[in-house]
Amino acid sequence: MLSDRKRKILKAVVDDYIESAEPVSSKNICDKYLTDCSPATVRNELSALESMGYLVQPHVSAGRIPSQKAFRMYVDELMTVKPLSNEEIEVIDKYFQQRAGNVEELVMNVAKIISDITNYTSVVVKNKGEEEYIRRVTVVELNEKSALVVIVTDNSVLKDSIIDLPIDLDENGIKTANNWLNRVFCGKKVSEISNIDVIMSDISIDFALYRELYKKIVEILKKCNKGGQEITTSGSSKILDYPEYNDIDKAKDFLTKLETKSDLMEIFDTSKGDFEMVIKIGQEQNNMPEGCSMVSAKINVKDKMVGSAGVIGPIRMDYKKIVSVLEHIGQLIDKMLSDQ
Amino acid sequence: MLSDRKRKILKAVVDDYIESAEPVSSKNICDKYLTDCSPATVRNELSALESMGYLVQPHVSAGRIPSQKAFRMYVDELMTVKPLSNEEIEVIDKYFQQRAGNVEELVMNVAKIISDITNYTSVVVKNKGEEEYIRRVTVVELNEKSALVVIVTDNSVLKDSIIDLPIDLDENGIKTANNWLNRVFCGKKVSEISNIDVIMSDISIDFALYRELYKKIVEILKKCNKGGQEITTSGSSKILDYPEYNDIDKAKDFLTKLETKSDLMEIFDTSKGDFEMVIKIGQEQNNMPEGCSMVSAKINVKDKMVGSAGVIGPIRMDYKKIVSVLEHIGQLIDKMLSDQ
DNA sequence: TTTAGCAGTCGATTAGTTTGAGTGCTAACA
DNA sequence: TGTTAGCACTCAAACTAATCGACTGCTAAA
Repeated sequence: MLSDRKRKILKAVVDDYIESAEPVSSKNICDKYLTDCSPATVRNELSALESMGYLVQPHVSAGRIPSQKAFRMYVDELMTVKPLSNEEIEVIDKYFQQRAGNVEELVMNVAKIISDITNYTSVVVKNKGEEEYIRRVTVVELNEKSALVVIVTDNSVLKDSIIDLPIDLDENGIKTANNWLNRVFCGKKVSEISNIDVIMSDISIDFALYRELYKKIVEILKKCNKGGQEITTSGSSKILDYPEYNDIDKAKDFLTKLETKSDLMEIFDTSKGDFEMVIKIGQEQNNMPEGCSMVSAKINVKDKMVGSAGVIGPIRMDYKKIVSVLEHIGQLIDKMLSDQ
Repeated sequence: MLSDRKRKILKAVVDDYIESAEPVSSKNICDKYLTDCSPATVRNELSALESMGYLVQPHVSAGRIPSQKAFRMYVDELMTVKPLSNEEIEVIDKYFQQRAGNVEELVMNVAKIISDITNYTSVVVKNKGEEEYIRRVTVVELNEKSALVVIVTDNSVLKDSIIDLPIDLDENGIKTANNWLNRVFCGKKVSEISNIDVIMSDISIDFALYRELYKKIVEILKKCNKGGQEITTSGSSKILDYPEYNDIDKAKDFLTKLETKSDLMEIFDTSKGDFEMVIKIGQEQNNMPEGCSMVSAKINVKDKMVGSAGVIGPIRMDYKKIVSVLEHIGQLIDKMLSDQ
């Protein structure tokens, strides 16, 4: 357990480093954070903190920078969450007042506002909700050969799954098929439709015609079951505002990972554990871009998780601000969508 | 009019500069491109080309780099399009064989493959097609208060327009409304539905109930008429592979413009003029990121333009390769979607 | 336990030097 | 008249040396 003064000093180092991106010196700490003791004293403490693994020194005549372990300690125990300014709250609220009619736009707006307010790259994940109930299945004929399947669930709409039509279905056939499909699918959970055969046995001989159609819809639902998330980023160029990413190779690494959906999904997969706020620091997370951390908050609507929203940026990012931004936005979304 | 030799030399300078990103020297040209005359001769020609505004010299003891004017001349008259290698064709074809079921995925795939093959940032624009015929209008109830409108046209599907339902419509009402809406809208062009009153007068008193619904659908169609394009990018970090963008400020400028939909739309607006391939070089285009050019090809399906696909990158990009990549991909898309 | 004082380290900055790639010009040559 | 060899000149880039100063660790006294 760290002494009280060590904790104060460690917090000072992290706070200062987050702000300045420069190694923090003993004098600096005395001037700005601990005016009641001398630099020499602080140096002794710093030296101790270093040997405990909380600090590192780039070279002997430089100040200290916090290690990954220090940031972990900082977010877990030391930092004091910074409430949003009235101005910031106003800006955010304004964004949400121009309520967007469709979900995609809402997701984009949320991503944009988070990135604008925090000045980090934001990442919003929208669950496709395998735990949702199917409300309606509609097959819309596009031409003789193909059709569009629209599946409506409680919270979302899956469209744009184009399927080939069995040849022997004319317009009337589709109408009947639609009726039948709705009887079969409606009220079931998306996740329930995992095994074709279970329900397949329910199908009476009369409807053998639709067997083909049925199979295809199940496939779509399965697909949605697997890759059940959509991921959106905003403000990816924000990373270049931070001096540690003025190195082209690091910037490239960051941007490339951001574009690789699979990497990004892995980083923002917060399914393990059920915390409202997840913070992953540096190499704690596999495939994290070099020198980065992420913060992600669950988005709940009526107590059901519909996705998550967060940011990714340099390890020394402003956690205390980000946390309150994400909390506030989470609440707003819940309020907004619960009302509907 | 430039002499034959001047044209050869200018082409050599541009080709070499595209490859090396370095100022091109007289000796270099003689060695690699014009073995039948001496550096001194080439120097005289270079000097002439410089005073004609085709070349610039960063400083007196450096070689020449092509001006914007030179690149314009190059793409218009000098370059020889480079056919794709068998290998490249194979890679592209493979991508297209795993035919994606839905349009969004197709667009993403096209963007990805263009970026991968050319190694520049790709931009794909998908028209929302106001000249398309409406095939079907379906209102799908989401809950008591709101509904989803799905409008199917020849080439695309507009979904995710969520509207508030007039309170007095129950499930049966929606069924009837759907029938009626289809009678009213089907077969009409999207662009036709610009003036509510025109068709409004057709509505018999009996259907006054649907007036509200009708208005909302017209609004959606109008909205689609205006902001009638969707834009997707891929490989935005590719720009960092080019030495001229190792400068953080230039990289930031590029990435920021790429994220600003309005800027990007302006750059990739190829509606003026009806060329199959549009090339905009540097400051020819307002709001172009510093030192950039774009190449964009129309995407036609059954002789109808459905969008465009292109790249944006450094002025010295490999136009001769890009042109053939885009042509090939355009043909593939046409073939693929025409078959359906 | 704290602190003043001091020697020592090492990155960053600046100034000065060298190198060499490339030009323009001139004069001779085809 | 067009081409070319030769030479003087320029200037960015690369390298070197010297200086500066922000820190620290250590020691010894308070």
